[in-house]
Amino acid sequence: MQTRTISLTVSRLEFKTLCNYFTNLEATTKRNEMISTLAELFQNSDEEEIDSISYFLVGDITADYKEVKLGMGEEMTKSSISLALELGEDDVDEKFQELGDLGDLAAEVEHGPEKKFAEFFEIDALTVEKVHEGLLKIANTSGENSQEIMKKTLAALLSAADSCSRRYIIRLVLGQMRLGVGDMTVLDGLAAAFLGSKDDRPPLEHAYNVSSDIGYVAQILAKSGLEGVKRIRVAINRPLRPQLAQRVDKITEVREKIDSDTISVEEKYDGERIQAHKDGGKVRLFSRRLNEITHQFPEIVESVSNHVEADSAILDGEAVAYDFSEKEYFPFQKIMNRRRKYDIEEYAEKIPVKYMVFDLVYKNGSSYLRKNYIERTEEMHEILGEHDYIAPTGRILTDNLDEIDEYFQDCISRGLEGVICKSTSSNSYYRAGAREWSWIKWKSSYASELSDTLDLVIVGSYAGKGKRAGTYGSLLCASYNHEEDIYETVCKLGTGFTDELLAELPEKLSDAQSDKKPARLKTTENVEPDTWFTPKHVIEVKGSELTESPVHTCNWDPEKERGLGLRFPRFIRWRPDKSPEQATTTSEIVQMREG
DNA sequence: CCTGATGCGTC
DNA sequence: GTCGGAC
DNA sequence: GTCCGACGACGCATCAGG
Repeated sequence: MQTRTISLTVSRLEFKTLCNYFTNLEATTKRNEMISTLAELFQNSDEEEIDSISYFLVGDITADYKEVKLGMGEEMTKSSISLALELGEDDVDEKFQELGDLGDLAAEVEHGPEKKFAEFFEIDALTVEKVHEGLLKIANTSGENSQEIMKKTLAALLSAADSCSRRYIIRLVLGQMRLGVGDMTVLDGLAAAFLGSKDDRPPLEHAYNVSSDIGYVAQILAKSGLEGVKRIRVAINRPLRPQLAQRVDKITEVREKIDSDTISVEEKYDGERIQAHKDGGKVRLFSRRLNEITHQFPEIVESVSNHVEADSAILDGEAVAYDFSEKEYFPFQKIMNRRRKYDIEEYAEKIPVKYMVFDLVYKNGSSYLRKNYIERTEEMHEILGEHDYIAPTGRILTDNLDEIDEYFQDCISRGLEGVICKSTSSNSYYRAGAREWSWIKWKSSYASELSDTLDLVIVGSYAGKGKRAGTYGSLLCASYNHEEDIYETVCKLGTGFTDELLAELPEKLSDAQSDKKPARLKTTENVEPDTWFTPKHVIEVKGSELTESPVHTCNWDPEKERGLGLRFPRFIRWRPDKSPEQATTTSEIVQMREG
């Protein structure tokens, strides 16, 4: 065994000091103000802890793609707070409903800690690094008794913290800082701190998009300056942030938004985004959020390995569950069965997957990011033929809007989700991490005539969190089963409301509020809103699709223990003209689903 | 050994 | 994933 | 137009506790 003296970098920024910056950031909605606060923070940060600080700002403790999971959510956190601050579980629940933020709750409680929980995590001074270490310890705890150890480790951190620090420790555990600061704002702040102005963000953004690690970019910038950052390049086995698509509500907008005459119209599959890295004979797969999912799709690994004619390559595409005997796509829920750790081979046979490739980002040592769409996809077609489990994404190239629509209709009739329209202009580069108008999605569910619009009865509500504190976060919605004269849940609904509507909701619904669950409402055990409402108020709700549900009771099948649920529900408008019996009926919903 | 609660990640 | 608000 | 943070359904893994 080798011992060596490590020169300990004494970077001992008090966590409390960092929390002052958090507080200032949270106090404003002006991005420019945030950026100057961030710039000041970064200028005062030691280069050894600027990475942790960057992660903290966006509510993480490491890069997204590193397999570090806290394993503590709301429930465990509540329990830890209760333990550390000696507050009854019921008090915590009640306060949480009121405040909508467990961090605020932990900050509010007055408590001089009796217990220190030092046997779980010893703290002499609560520095930034100490908090980081504690959070990593929680993430690394597993196995028997792990929940107790995690709770007590967090309790140790809380016991060593002042009120304000408790707020942000809790928010870090939950991964929600609610500062109004996201990754792009952090990059602006870094640019302002080290390069003079937020306008100098582009090279940082590029490094981030290619490395997917904001802490790394921050640290390289602090240590080696812009030169160091510019050396960060696309690399095999390091996932890059996938390019995303904008959406459009009318197909005619595609023509206005896309900057090239010729538009590539690609099939859009309802599957899972996968970035494949081929490194000689080795293949690794990464998900949309850059988690490694290589082991989940052996057939894709094999296909990329055998049918991609390149020594090294990075491909972008969508894995879609495919029924080879019927020659049709399986619904999205099927591919979710493939997100597993066990019985992989069995499920690979039951639910095979086709990897539909639409882009080539890297080949044989060269980045293709700065090649245009046509160049990239031509090469992609050259190295990739059509095989069982891998194929290039179907597409047409056209400058004609009618042809786009025709192709879209054709895709819908073949069971696809819609199309993605892409620019073919000379600067149609692969813009890692960007959601821009060079890629536009047009889904069937955006077209009103193809989407499911339901009039549903409000039967419950859930307390809002964060900026929804004090009002409702979501509403429990039900259909009317006219045969049995009962109401059956279809979805919770938490988006589509304006702030104004949201603010007046409690008042508007107060006349229907009830202490008990309505007698004629059927629910499963998993559905337990904070407030019940007697069926009275009707609202129009739009969704993209009706799916089989284990939690919603609409058209409940006792044998399968499944009902119907609405995917992507959003509020459209109030329907004061409708009585609850005039709401969409369960049988109408069944008909919608059948087609 | 099984089940429900909880967390996490896909869309 | 969808959506609305702030800039 | 961009960025951020509210919120949705659903499936698998893990752990606690019977």
